[in-house]
Amino acid sequence: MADDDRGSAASAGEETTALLAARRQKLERLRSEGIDPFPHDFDGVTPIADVKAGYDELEDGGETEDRFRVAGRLAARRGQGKAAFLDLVDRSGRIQLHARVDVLGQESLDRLVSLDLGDLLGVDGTVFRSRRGELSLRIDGWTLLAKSLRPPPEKHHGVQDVETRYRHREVDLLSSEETRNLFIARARIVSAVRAFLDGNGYVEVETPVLQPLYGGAAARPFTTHHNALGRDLYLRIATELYLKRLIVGGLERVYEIGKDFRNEGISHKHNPEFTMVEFYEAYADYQDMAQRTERLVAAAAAAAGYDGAVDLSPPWRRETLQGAILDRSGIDILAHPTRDELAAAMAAKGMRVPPDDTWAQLVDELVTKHVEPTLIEPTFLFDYPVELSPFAKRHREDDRLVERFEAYVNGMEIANAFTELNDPDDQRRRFEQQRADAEAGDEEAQPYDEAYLQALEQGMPPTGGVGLGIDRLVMLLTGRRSIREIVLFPAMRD
RNA sequence: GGGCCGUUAGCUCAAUUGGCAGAGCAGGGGACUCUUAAUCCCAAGGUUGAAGGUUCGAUUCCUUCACGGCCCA
Repeated sequence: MADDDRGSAASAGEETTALLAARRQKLERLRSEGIDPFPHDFDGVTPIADVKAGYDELEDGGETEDRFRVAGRLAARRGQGKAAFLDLVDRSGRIQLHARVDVLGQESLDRLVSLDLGDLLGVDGTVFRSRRGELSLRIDGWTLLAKSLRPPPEKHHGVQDVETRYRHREVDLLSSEETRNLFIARARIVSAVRAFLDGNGYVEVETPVLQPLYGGAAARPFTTHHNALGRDLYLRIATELYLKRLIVGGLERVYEIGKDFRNEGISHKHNPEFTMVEFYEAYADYQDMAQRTERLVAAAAAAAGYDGAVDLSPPWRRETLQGAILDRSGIDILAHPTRDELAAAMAAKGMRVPPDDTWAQLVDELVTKHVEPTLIEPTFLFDYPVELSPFAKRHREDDRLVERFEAYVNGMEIANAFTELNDPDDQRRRFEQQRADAEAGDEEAQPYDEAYLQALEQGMPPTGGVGLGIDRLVMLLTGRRSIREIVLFPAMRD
């Protein structure tokens, strides 16, 4: 918190509207009357939902002597002269307050009614049900807990401006129960993922975000600088290589939930920082991990109260990548194993062929354009070309392929998994190929990671691993079409 | 990167063919002891995203820019 813009006026450069000035005036009036507009605490608060839970039997107009203390934000006010109704909102719900002059006295009622919408308020009172049937609190005491110096959004419509909702998420949250519930659902999904993995004997770990070498995904990194070490470091693009070093170390089942950072475009499904869970399991292969994945997603769906149109319950559909492309586009990628052959096959089908794309990029283009949009029901695509997958183990039956799957739902990739490559010599050859790709101009090629190779030389058991995008999972389970809706503070331009 | 759309009072939205920029909510003053999108009366609130241009006159038409949304690459 900056110390230098304190004071009674709005910060320098800020427009001063009559609305802001009126709130500041009230603040000063409270202070001059000896009332602390920002007290330190308010003990003994009951969540509003808990207060309301116990009174289903209370008849309309019924009174009780049950006292509660609640606290929250003043959301609405309906004055009546010698009485007033106010609505108070906390994280659990909303409750109506009834303030009467014969209970509070004139001065206390006047002060209460002159509070601003958005002020934070603590009250004590007794439960009753209004004649119209709303469970309410008749208040006999109240305390201002924090003065709000900015007006809240329109009380019926909330914040509609998308940009404001993203840039000032706190305003979105305080005015929208739907937004609050959305991010609570997100938290429950993350908890469910964690509980699922913990329940299957996994150990949660934390590996470096700042890495001397990045790896584990085809992406460009953010670069930063460590002053004391005098060297550049990268923000991780994946947790993969460190997690597999922990498998070498004998932890056998590990996972990490955390942010990855990829220095690429922003879209409705890409934020430059995003949350990923990666989990690795010794003595498992990619088929085992496919089962883990579909069960994990089903557990998360249950935790989020998912009720979308797409059925997520296991088992999911299973196809091969080659078959899926052949089926949708009529092109057999394995029958056209060079760049020029595949480009010719695509051109023969009337497809536009980007002239600089490699064979692997053309395959990716076929998947993205022709296959991905058709994968609405949850589907695993198995068995990828080795060129696309530098960390996946070669297929046990076809050495042009690796044992890899990607999981798709709603036309969107949500997970990527391998039987992990644990042959250090094969891994070294893959790094050499990546180095050649980088020299040929591939900006997403993997840097040569000698420390990782040494770990593999130590001996890594057969292992299956999965990376699953938490943001995309949340989008799926909450029915949102944009990652910006389900990230609290999405990346925005200045 | 390209196309389309949007940006008006604190918030949610109007504004006819280019002709005085209006409502609701919130805020201010007043009335009201069961209201709940409370109601009623009064007054106030604007550099129409920014900069240029056309015009007697621009929220409106044109150009550029900024930010956002949707679609495409």
